[in-house]
Amino acid sequence: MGRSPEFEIDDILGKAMGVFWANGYRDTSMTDLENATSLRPGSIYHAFGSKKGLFLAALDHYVKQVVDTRVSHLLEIDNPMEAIEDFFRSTFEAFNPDQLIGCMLTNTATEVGATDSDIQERIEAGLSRIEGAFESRLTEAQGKNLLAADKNAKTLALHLVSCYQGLAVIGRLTRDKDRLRVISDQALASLK
Amino acid sequence: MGRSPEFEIDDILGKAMGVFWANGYRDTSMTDLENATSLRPGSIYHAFGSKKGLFLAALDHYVKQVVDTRVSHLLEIDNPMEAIEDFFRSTFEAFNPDQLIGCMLTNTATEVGATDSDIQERIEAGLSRIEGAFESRLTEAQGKNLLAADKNAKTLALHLVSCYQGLAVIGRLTRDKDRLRVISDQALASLK
DNA sequence: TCTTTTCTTGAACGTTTGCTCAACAATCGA
DNA sequence: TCGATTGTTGAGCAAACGTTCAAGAAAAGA
Repeated sequence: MGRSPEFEIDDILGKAMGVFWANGYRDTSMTDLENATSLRPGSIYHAFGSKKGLFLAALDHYVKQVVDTRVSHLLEIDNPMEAIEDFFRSTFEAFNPDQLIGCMLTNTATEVGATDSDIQERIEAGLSRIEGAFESRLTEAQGKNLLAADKNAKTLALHLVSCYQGLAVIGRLTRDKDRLRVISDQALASLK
Repeated sequence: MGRSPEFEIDDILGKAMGVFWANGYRDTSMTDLENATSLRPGSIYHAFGSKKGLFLAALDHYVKQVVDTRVSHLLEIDNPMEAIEDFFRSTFEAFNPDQLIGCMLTNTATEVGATDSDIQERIEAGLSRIEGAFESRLTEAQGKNLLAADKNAKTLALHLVSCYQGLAVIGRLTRDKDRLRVISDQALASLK
């Protein structure tokens, strides 16, 4: 009972995510968030409790909307090695030269680091989603003789996640897609 | 003529660097800097003009003291492939589990990105110092038949810088040295 | 010694920060 | 229709922010 909210929560989270992604947690003010969501402070605090509460919800939204979508593709494509290739290709192609925002997990990891466990948990959960998907596809690839049997799938999966983080850092810095392509290609080449 | 400063500038820069490195640019307040340096605001502004001026000087100090030291080692060790191995080994070994601060270039790159050209320039300059050193050692390694001649030194150098960035991101998140060692080892393995 | 220049001090400035809350509006069950 | 409940509003709070500046202290040249 009572009055019902006037906003769609996913719409708000999408908008908040956009600002946090581009500016980082600390450099995003409540005023920025009010403008982006068209909500008054009272509504935001009523719905999310605090700036950090909204950030956590936006981070969850990122994992659900961005990371999980990418991971789904990674798991859906038939050929496991092609799936991994597609993951890196589509990642670096998604980088928009007009808005260098990189990856929200990467940005948050380096900004907040291990100083906030609520945030840290979410980043590690997001990254291990990716790592787990890499590992299962690499193991599958070995079964199909698409990857040398003497390689260690667990080890390579972590390596690929790290390569992805590297790509995200450089992707926040440069508009030069050629350099991003080289990085992406070399990450894949290291599986050979 | 006139009164001479009461502080050693390198001492101040080292202290300011420490706070900026651990907390990032935005999350370091002037009060933090005053406490770390034991300087009063007037002295800081007299010497550096602004918080950003001090940050730029601290960033330059980081490149000079931390990056250049590492690059020197990278260029000094006789065997070029061993030099690269040493770079990664000593990097991940330098990560302190009690203070996860990663790499200041990486942290600043993801925090500020391309939104401030003064800062961006310095990050790119620092990273290309590393990249250039990698490339010259890789080329040298090819001349000595320590690296396959069909590899592209320029390409691999960029790949290694990206791997280093990935290591720095994970190194800001986790205390688990085994995982960092895997990442470091795999970066090296991708040269084989 | 005295003037000039430079550096230090610390109180205080105007903004912006994240956040609160009393008043009002809308929707529900009875 | 009418309380009960929940959502929205926007003025305004205390604290923290980066920064300034008049006053005083120290060193250098004359």
